[in-house]
Amino acid sequence: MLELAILGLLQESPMHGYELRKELAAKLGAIRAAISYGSLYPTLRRLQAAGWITEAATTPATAEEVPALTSRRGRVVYEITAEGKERFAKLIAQAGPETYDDTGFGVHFAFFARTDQATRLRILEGRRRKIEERREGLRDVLARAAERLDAYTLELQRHGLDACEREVRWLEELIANERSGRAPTVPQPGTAGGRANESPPPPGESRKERP
Amino acid sequence: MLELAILGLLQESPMHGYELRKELAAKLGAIRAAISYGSLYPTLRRLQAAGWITEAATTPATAEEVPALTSRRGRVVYEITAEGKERFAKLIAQAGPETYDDTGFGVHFAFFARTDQATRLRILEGRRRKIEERREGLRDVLARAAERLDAYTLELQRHGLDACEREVRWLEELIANERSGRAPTVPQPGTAGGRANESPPPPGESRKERP
DNA sequence: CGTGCGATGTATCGGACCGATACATCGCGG
DNA sequence: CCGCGATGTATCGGTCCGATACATCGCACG
Repeated sequence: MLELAILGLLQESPMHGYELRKELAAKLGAIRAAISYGSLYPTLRRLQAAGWITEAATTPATAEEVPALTSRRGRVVYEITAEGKERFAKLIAQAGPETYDDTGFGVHFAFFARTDQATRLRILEGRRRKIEERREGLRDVLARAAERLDAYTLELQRHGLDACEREVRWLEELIANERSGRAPTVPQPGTAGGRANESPPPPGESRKERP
Repeated sequence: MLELAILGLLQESPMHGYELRKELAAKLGAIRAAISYGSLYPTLRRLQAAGWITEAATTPATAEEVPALTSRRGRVVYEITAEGKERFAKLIAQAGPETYDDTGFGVHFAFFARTDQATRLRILEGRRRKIEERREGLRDVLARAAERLDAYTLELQRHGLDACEREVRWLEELIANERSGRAPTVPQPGTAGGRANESPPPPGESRKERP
């Protein structure tokens, strides 16, 4: 998940770790707290080792002049490579079970602007299915095991059930919008102010058959 | 968190791993999926090593008769010890920062029936504060960085903001109920008399006092 | 009658991610 | 000029997950 998020963000512009964390927090603030450095830096190293991102020099060419000043360790800016973009496209298009849990869905959704419509639809429907299952589970508990549970536990289930129903409705709306070919829920018509977003993978390209 | 949940459940009745997982899923279904065995069994071992739970024999005393039949490894029933109950009481009463995140709050809330009113109030207010902060963060992003984000990301933030506002309202209700001394939100009239105030083990269950 | 299959049940392993911590630099106000 | 908060990189131990393996039990179906 982290890998996907980093690749996605670096596609917008090169960044260093600290910045990445902030942007991540802004983009995913709705679904999870800020990422920990204990995850971020090792992941960056892993991505670099895999060749999906590279370091970009901060100081211009004449950096040799002052390299030995208390071992100046400036910030390290990373940028995505061509292989990294391929990797991102692959990750964003293939949907495993983890694509539909809270965090996984949130990350995928946050990059829907870079996802083709068919995949968007598939993910939204998968998520809806998952939430419907959770909802049914909660209904079962409330209907069948209510007398075994105390009032607080029941209240917790009710609140959870409510959240499920609400999310299903939200997803229904998004799915309807996708099917009608319109932009997200945003009520304004097309021609969003300035440049909206380019959709790098327009529908109908690099189709990977499933094994 | 898992430790707290296990201790809490075993306080209701002795159980083996599989059962524990199911009860956990029923009690916490609103906030998280079923616990993984990869967490459960190591944690059980840890709790046992610490002396907070012990094994209870399944087969009655004459188990020596058939011990060597393909190394019959029956299910292992655990029960909580007196030290375990102390440990639970300590964990449930002290509130660290992790008490207010989604999972931590959910687990604490699920055991509110075993928590005294002052602690309940403290946890509810801490949770409210945390959600309010998240809400403000989302509002900031929506107000200040809206033009930097695509329509899908914005929609995600809106949905998250909505969920925050709803949860704050829910918490307000619960807090008001706590302050008024009434039982949770449950709308049923209190036929059980007015002493719902601070009786950690509510009436009608858990008859097992110390042997 | 047996046989296969889904539910029950215990267990381990590698990996993802977190929280605490450490340490260095920079800009700015007192 | 000194301290202090923001910026910035990095590691370590611990918690929890997902996949996997393996054994038993009850029962439906041929």
